[in-house]
Amino acid sequence: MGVRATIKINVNDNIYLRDPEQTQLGKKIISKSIDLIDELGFEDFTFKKLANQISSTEASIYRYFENKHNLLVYLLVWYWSWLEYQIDYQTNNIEDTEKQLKIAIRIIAESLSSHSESHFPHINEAALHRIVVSESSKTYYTKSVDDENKFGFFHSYKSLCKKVANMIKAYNSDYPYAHALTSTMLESAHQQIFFSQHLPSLTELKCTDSETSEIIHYLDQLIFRQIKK
Amino acid sequence: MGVRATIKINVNDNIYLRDPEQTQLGKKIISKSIDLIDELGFEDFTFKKLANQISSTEASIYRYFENKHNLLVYLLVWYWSWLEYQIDYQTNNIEDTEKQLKIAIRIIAESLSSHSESHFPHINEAALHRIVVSESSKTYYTKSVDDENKFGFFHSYKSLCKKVANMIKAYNSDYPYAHALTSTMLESAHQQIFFSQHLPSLTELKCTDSETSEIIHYLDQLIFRQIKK
DNA sequence: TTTATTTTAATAGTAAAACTATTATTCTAA
DNA sequence: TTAGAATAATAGTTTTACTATTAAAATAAA
Repeated sequence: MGVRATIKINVNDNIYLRDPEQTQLGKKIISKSIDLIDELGFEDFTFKKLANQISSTEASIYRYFENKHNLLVYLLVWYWSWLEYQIDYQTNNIEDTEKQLKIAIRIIAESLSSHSESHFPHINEAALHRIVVSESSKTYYTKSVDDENKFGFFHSYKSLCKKVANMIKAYNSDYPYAHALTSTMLESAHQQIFFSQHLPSLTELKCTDSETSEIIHYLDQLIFRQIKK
Repeated sequence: MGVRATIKINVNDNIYLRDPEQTQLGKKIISKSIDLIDELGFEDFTFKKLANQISSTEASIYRYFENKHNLLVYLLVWYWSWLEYQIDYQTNNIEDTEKQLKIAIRIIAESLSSHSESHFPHINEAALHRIVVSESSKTYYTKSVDDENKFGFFHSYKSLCKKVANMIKAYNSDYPYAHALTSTMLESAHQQIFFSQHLPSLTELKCTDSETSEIIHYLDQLIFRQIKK
């Protein structure tokens, strides 16, 4: 595969109290919180349980994150940034905006678990993708969303949305709802996976970690039938 | 306006321990919980605070609902049932499936607050609509979703989805994703309102309680461009 | 009308979760 | 080697979620 650069995803420092990437304990907090939120769900996940898992204490985790909500935001911000990086990387040097859009949709819909090699040793990408599917909307459906938005908690998600919306505008500058359609598609990508697995009468799609062609086809159609020239 | 029948929305009795419609205290629990969840958000809402508001006790509320999650489910089930009733009522005797679909979309997108008269004296329909926008997804993004699905917690939502999906199939029987498109549209209807008000860079739409024509137009286009014959 | 019986609600808790003030330890650099 | 800074652990408090038990009110039977 040749030379591989080290990728570092930078997360807005308003989200944490101490940068978890800078210490061993911090990395263990991130790594184990992904496993534990995936296992228990966000509601049953507590700093106490996480502390037990990493043989540390609640108070030590509180020195990194103000509360478990901000830890979840951290994980999501990291995920959206990583997604945007991949879209940048894989659409580089591709002129055709239709091809660009299809690449972006594939990256968004595909479970990271399907990748053969992990880019980050302490991140369980399959578990993180399941967290994105089941927990991501909890980051913004709160009473503090406006304050957190001011602190940049949603910058990476908005940036990702803007990138895809710009592809749509480049494809068809007459379509007036590029951002609305992108956010609809982004949310639908995860919702439909969840529905397929838990409330299957809400969707015809059959989504598994390995079988992603159907959801990709659905999202392709959702986008291109809207923006057809 | 002539004769008006009394409408009673029936909620699956697995969701509550005691039917709140049957007692004065029960009705106060429903009425005040809508106001309080709207005001505080679901995370900061507690049975203790609700008990204070209605001059009762936590333990008394626990005799009606096992926990606050089930109370939220109750409110949402009530809402989806009421929505489906309205769609039934307003599409009755209309043959044209395109017209039927447009009526359904309008009812789904429109804030109930825009109605001039309330059908249920103890239900603040404007507040309930805001709860639907901000809190509804929390009813199913849980680890217990499969168990709750077996108990029929999502029956009314699935039934609403099926009704609209059947309209889509009647309009164009060749479209293969009627349910997926309907659930995408249903979720988008509330998401886009939330984004418009809190994360406006994610959407071009401008949604307010009184101004609903733009979201209706967006959803109309989302559906009909997909299913065009 | 009085007394059982049942229904309904309040009292008074416990257990766990969320969070914090303070102390102890480890690391770094003079 | 030791002072100062950085980091983590101890030991709490407060709040939330939930429940066992008791009390009161309503209804029905005698």
